[in-house]
Amino acid sequence: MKEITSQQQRVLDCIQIYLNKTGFPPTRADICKKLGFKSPNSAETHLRALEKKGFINIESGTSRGISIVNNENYINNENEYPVIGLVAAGSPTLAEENIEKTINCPESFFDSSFDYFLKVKGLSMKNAGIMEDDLIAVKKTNDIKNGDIVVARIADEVTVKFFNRKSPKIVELEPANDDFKNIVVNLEQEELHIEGKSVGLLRKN
Amino acid sequence: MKEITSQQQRVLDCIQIYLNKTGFPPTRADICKKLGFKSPNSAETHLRALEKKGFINIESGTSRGISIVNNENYINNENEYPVIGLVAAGSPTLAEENIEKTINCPESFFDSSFDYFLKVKGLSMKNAGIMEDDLIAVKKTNDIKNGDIVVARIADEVTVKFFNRKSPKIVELEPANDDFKNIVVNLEQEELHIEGKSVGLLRKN
DNA sequence: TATTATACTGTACATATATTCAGTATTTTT
DNA sequence: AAAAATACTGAATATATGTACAGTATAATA
Repeated sequence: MKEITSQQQRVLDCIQIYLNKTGFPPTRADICKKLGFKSPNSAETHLRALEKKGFINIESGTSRGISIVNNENYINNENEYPVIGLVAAGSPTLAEENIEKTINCPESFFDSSFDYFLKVKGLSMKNAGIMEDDLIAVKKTNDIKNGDIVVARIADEVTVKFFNRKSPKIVELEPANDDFKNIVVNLEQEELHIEGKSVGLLRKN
Repeated sequence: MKEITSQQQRVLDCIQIYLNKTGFPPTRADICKKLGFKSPNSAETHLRALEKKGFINIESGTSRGISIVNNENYINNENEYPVIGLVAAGSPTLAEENIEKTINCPESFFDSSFDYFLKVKGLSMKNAGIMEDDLIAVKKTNDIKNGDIVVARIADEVTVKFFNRKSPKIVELEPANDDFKNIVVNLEQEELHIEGKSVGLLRKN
């Protein structure tokens, strides 16, 4: 697989978007219209280049005979959710270096949409049925209620705990394990970042 | 959504199969070739009927402008797994009356293939992180090792427990909760049915 | 320096394709 | 009993579409 140029990537994206929207591939003219080309041959040459590099297949003589080749370099499946390892320090960002792998999963898999899987370290939520290496489906949101299981960050420390607002200024992060103590956060003294809340759990064993 | 006729179903299937194979929808002529029609109008009229009944969309004047409408009556996704409620009595059969609903899930979702989801009742496996209403992915198999979490049945009673073979004749089914006692099964006196083993867990919250 | 790849415009044309019209026949619905 | 839906064949046609050819220009490669 050779390298793709930026224009070729635009064409490839255009095909994927067209497919998602209509259910069938675009014609040369459709691509030109979307990308502003004035000659169908512009699309044609890009398609030839993409085929040569292995990104697409073209069925000769066939209208709309374009199919995107499945490969890791170009994920055309929208339902790949990243698995982020809960590193002791730092925010669980979706930066590439934090993504252990991705998991294919239907959008509506849990009752709510979610953004990523977080791999749990430690047993602080044991009594809530959350074990080491479990994958928590995390939804990025600030819509948190008392009793929700949240992914919270204080400074560089990320933890999974029950959320409990005691007063406008005091939040308690409660573990589900007698061996751990509540984390009392005074919002006037410390910054509490809610990275999201758990909407589901996945375990492989 | 009106009822589909058998011929219309054949045409609909043909479109889906063509899509899976090529990545783009068939022409009228393609459908005729696959289904043995001699006139493109045969395909055309079926397509019109399918559109009228809401099974497909046709983009007028557009080559291969057919898209299959997503609906419950025609599930074109093969990866629907049944969710079986753990009824106190009886084997967790895949009979329709036991299926609460189905969950769409990639085949290779867990490390091993599986056959159905079992909805857990009770807290006997609490310390193993299995809570009430959790869904256990169950693989039907007799390949059980000590320590595996199994779906076991004694007479009409179905439980989820750790499997532990003490001797050729004695099997212990061990809960993960101090409030419950081990179930000791003497295979000479009682029949133990292993319905399958857990290969994963799914929780929605 | 010559060659190849990239990135276009513009024209032209054979053919791939949707779609209509004219029939025939059977079954289902009103 | 009439009307509508189903299920086709067969022919005709306008147009949608792939694709080749002729250019121009710039950047990358050998």
